[in-house]
Amino acid sequence: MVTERRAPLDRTRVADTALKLLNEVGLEGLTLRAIARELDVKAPALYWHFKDKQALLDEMATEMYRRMIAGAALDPDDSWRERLLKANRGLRTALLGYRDGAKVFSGSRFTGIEHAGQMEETLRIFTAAGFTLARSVRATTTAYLYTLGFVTEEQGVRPLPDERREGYDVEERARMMADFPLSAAAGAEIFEDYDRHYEEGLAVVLAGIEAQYRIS
Amino acid sequence: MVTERRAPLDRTRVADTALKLLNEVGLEGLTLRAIARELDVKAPALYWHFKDKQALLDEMATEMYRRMIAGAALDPDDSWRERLLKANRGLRTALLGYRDGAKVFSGSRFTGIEHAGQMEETLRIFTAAGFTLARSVRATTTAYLYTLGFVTEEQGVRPLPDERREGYDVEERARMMADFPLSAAAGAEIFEDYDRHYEEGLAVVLAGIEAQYRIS
DNA sequence: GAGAGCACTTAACAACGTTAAGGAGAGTGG
DNA sequence: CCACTCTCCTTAACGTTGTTAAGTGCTCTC
Repeated sequence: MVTERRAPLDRTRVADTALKLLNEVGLEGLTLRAIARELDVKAPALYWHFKDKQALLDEMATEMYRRMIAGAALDPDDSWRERLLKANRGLRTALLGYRDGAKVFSGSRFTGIEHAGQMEETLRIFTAAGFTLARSVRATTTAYLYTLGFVTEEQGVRPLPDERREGYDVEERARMMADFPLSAAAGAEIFEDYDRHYEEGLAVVLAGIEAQYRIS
Repeated sequence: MVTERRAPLDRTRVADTALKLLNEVGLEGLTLRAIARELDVKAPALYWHFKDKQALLDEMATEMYRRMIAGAALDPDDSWRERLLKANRGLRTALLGYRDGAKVFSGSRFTGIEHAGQMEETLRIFTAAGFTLARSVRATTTAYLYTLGFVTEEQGVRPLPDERREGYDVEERARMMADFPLSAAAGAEIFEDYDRHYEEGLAVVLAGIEAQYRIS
């Protein structure tokens, strides 16, 4: 008799399943027991593949990054502008693809050095365009940190693109802030139309790089 | 006989103590039992003042903001430039004053509308300088999100200004990335001298606002 | 002096991350 | 063919966490 045996797990299979589960239950519901159940395994089995939960989160962040790069297909002939826009839009889209994506991502560190390839390419484009290395790093990092900050706040209000967390009624906010007319009116500008607002902020950063470093 | 009775707690006293404890044990060590012990009280007593732990974290974030404003003394005659610089530098300094400050701050929401006063003032300055309200919000928000993103990453590496988390050896990183010379060299630019790098990024954002919205 | 309400305690719960110990199955060496 | 080892997992348990339920004493009011 041939007994059906589940193929052994590996880090990638665990991370994949955890990422799928993340979208259903969010970061706070992402327990080791729940992940293990999804894999038809008991929780301590995960410790064979990861030294602790943080190591699994690190692998998840790395996998998020891998998928982002795979879905990007960046052109080596990009101008620094195109590259900056593509890379940051791509990052935001990738993070928005997971509930609490920005939190998971920014709370973790990559497990390998796979990410260095993309980084190297981008720095090459920037330095070839005339930026010093230091300014290339400043420029890309500033945009990166803006994107990370933006999506973190965005997902605080909108866990997934088609959901909205409670307690963020723009009208009620405006009523409470009746004594502060500008702030009250600003509500719409803050809590609606994230796509457009992200683009505007990114354009500001890009314009700032251009103006500050005088590169066209 | 006069029995010495501890004065009853209130939300502010609890939040103050929790903020002090935060710097000693960090966010992950900030348990309700530890906070209660510090207040000479049992953990469930905190539920009389806060509906749950998140409500306490919200109060902590609000208190952080209160102290930031108290320590700022902003000039109503500031130019929009001065205001943007002061407000964001002040925010960064405030967040750096607490271990995991940025995480606590960005994971919480203010409990009242006290913050609207400062917001209103800043929006007044911007609109008076010729920005539309929408652009005022975009400009201040972009800078705000950059600052939040920056400090979040900064505190991931440097929990408190005079400490450094392990696993961030710049030289070892450079060795691992020997095949990626630009990325390897970028390490110093990323993980050292946060003050200067923050200022450079902030200057880029400011230059971007100026260039994009053509206001001098 | 009874009653109400405030501010807390004691006790307990389910759930969490994590560790220790052991066991089934495959592969290897004699 | 048997013993040994290594891999990958299970069962059981530990201490800790946020949180709830129930009760207790103090103070103020009628």
